[in-house]
Amino acid sequence: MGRLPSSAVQGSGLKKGPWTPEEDEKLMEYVGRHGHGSWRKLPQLAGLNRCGKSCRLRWMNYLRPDIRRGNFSEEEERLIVHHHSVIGNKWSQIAVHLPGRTDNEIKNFWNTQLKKKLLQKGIDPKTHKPIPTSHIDPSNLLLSLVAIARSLGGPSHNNSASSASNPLEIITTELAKIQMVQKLIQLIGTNTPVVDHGGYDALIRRPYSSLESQNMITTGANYPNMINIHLAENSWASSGSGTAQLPSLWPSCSKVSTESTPIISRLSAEPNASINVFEDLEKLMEDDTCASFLRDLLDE
DNA sequence: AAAGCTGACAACCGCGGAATG
DNA sequence: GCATTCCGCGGTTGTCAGCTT
Repeated sequence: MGRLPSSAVQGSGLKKGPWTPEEDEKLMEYVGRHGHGSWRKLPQLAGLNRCGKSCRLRWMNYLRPDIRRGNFSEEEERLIVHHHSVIGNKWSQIAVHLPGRTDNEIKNFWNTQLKKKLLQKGIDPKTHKPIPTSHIDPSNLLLSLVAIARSLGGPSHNNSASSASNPLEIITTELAKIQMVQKLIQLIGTNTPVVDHGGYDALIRRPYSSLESQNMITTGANYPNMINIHLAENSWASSGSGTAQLPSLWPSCSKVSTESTPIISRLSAEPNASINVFEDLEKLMEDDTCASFLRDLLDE
């Protein structure tokens, strides 16, 4: 791991690149005895041929005794997403809320995993809101669709939703999948059919209220990221008029729309329709206009 | 078995702000 | 009030390990 393979010595004569066990030992012993004091003076005092900055980084991110290593728990994930939704990329501030985790570790975890998870759920990791259809990035969409296709694979349908432990997460994931498929359809299409959005509102509200009635959630604070994202922050999910102002996610391809109308009808009528929406996707595959494109994507 | 690809993460870099003279 | 030094932060990069082809 790490950077330059070398014992790379540049103009300053200071060593760069990965730390050796011997260097770690020197640093740990010095800080253990004297504390770090001035980082700038530390390397000389500790007998290290490194810059103070490098020593500080090594200590803070790796050698500190209170560092907690290993995978992030679901609770930690939730905390990160929540705090990120509030304060953005302030990793050091987020790290304050996760004892034993470093800002660098959280940042890496965010960049390599959490961002992707949110994107797969159709949530913009920057704004923590559903990605507006008008801002669809085709490359992200393709990635998401590939992920969805993979999640559908296998005889047991062992997808991310069914493996989630949090019922709210299952719902959110399923809804996001629906959104993604709809976005795809929109990308393909050219016309805009008239569609009733009320059913989507019902769909998105019903699971939460049923969860609330089961005392699985009592306030948004228990699941701040999910609740805030889907109920509090979004006008389309909590429209004052009673009809959700859903972004234009519904099919716009005229050929497809005739095929996909049943999906919409079912979403409106059946609270559990989201679970079966991919059966309808299969029907879409029968449509000549879209089939080849969809197949290309899903066969990826 | 080898080559290529991807994900994870340690470490570096540059900048901004606080502290100090 | 200004200049300099130092620290801490966030963004980015390079390398390795594991996976896929």
